[in-house]
Amino acid sequence: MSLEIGPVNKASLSKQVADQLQEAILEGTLKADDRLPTEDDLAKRFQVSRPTIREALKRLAAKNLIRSRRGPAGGTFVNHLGKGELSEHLTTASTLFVSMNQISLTEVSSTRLEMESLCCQLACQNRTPSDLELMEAELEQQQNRNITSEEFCAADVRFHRAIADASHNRMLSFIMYTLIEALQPVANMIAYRFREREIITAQHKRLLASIKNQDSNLATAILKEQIEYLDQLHQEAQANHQQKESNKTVSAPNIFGR
Amino acid sequence: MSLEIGPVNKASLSKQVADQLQEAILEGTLKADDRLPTEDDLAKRFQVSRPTIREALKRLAAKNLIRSRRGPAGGTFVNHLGKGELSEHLTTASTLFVSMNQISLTEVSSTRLEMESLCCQLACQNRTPSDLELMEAELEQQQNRNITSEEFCAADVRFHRAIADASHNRMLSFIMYTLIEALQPVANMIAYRFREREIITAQHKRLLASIKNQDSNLATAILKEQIEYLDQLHQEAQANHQQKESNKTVSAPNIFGR
DNA sequence: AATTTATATTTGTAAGACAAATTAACATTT
DNA sequence: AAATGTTAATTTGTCTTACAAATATAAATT
Repeated sequence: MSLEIGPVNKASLSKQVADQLQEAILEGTLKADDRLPTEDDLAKRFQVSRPTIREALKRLAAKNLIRSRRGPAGGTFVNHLGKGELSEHLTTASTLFVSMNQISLTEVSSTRLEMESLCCQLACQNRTPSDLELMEAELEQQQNRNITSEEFCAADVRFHRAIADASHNRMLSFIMYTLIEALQPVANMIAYRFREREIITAQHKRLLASIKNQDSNLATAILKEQIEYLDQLHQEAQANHQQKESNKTVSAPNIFGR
Repeated sequence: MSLEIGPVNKASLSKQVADQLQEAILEGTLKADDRLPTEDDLAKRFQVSRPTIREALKRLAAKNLIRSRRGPAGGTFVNHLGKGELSEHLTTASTLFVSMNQISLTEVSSTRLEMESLCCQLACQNRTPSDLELMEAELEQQQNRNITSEEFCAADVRFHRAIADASHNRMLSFIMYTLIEALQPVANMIAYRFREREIITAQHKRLLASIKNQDSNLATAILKEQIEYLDQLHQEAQANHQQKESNKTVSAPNIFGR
């Protein structure tokens, strides 16, 4: 006669389904590039309706855990999550954190300085020839005066990522990917003039040399120089931007206006 | 005669809606605890069906950006995202990263050591009296022999979070929250014996004193001692666990079996 | 043989209905 | 009059059914 109802499953069905699927992915039952059953199939297996399954899948899609394609050979597949994809995901979270807690980019920048210094020290110890080659390649890209500023910024990101990777501490470089990405808006704002590009490229050149020579003190000093330089440019740019902001008009129609 | 269709919006409707809503939250149009329009209302405003709106909302719910309640005073509300909620979100991502890239917890642990050392240095410089009080309070909790091991672990987490916060670099402490959380499984595994608890508590006591005295060299040394001690315990525990693992049976029915 | 055309499969979107939860107002009883 | 129970309204949660759009495979046609 004991009912054994216990604590009722309060979570919504779609959440329960999403959690089970995520668990399966995390645990390795579903590996990268595996194809999930079709939505109809999942609905039958979980004994819920297809919209419920879809809501669950959207939850996972928001986390970049799965991708979907239509058609006969389509379906839903498990994503292979490398540092890139996951840190992209992390970046949106830290962007949120920055915007909602009103942390200045300067504060983020100081964190980056500390952590990237750490990377540099480790990189000086652990860098391999192939690490150095990668950094050389990006450096050459940056020396080309014909690339757009977007391309320059992308090469800049890859250069700093290469430093992080050269630390050969995967967790650390994972976190660094996020910080580098989080500060891209700053880099985009300021890397449009040739003179600044040249300064940055020259710094990279010296930085690479010092890592090559395993001179970690010099490396961290150059890094500090660069980040402080960027901060300074950023503050100037922000001052200009403030003025433009004052007489700007609303561009997109507001969905939530009355 | 120019059609101007341009690149067709290839993203699904639910994704577009989700992106617009997220943008509104990020930008500040929708503030914390604001209530969104009802789903029917949103469907009308965005000119899509309610299931589409719901899929969009689930995407945001997966990111912990919103919460929903049923009923007349219910609806969908914007979450206030503090360090806690966001780092919880980050933790699942880094857990994924750890599990999918086969990074050993030892490697994560070494990253934590480096970063927490940095926190300690900054904490020695910047700690305020209220920071120290917080750490004292957690330390007293840990000295109580009557608490469960879960409570002990929780107090341990709060102690280390307090160190991170004492650095007064919010971005750094944000990242540290994630790392501390990511290593909780290890802590849970080993903090069940009184003897180990006492050793850890004693280390915390010395750590707190050195931060109080602003002796950053001593602080980082003690921290290193603790983390290496934990690593050692973890390796022993893992060796034991390997044996148990071999004769374990599948607990949950596999949804994806044939 | 190459190209085009059907066709089947699968996700994406829509509409309508009902269930469940929860609040607010109202009625009832003490 | 106050406490309590009841009802009604509102909102999210879920289900059902249907159709649209994309796309790979197989068939048909040139």
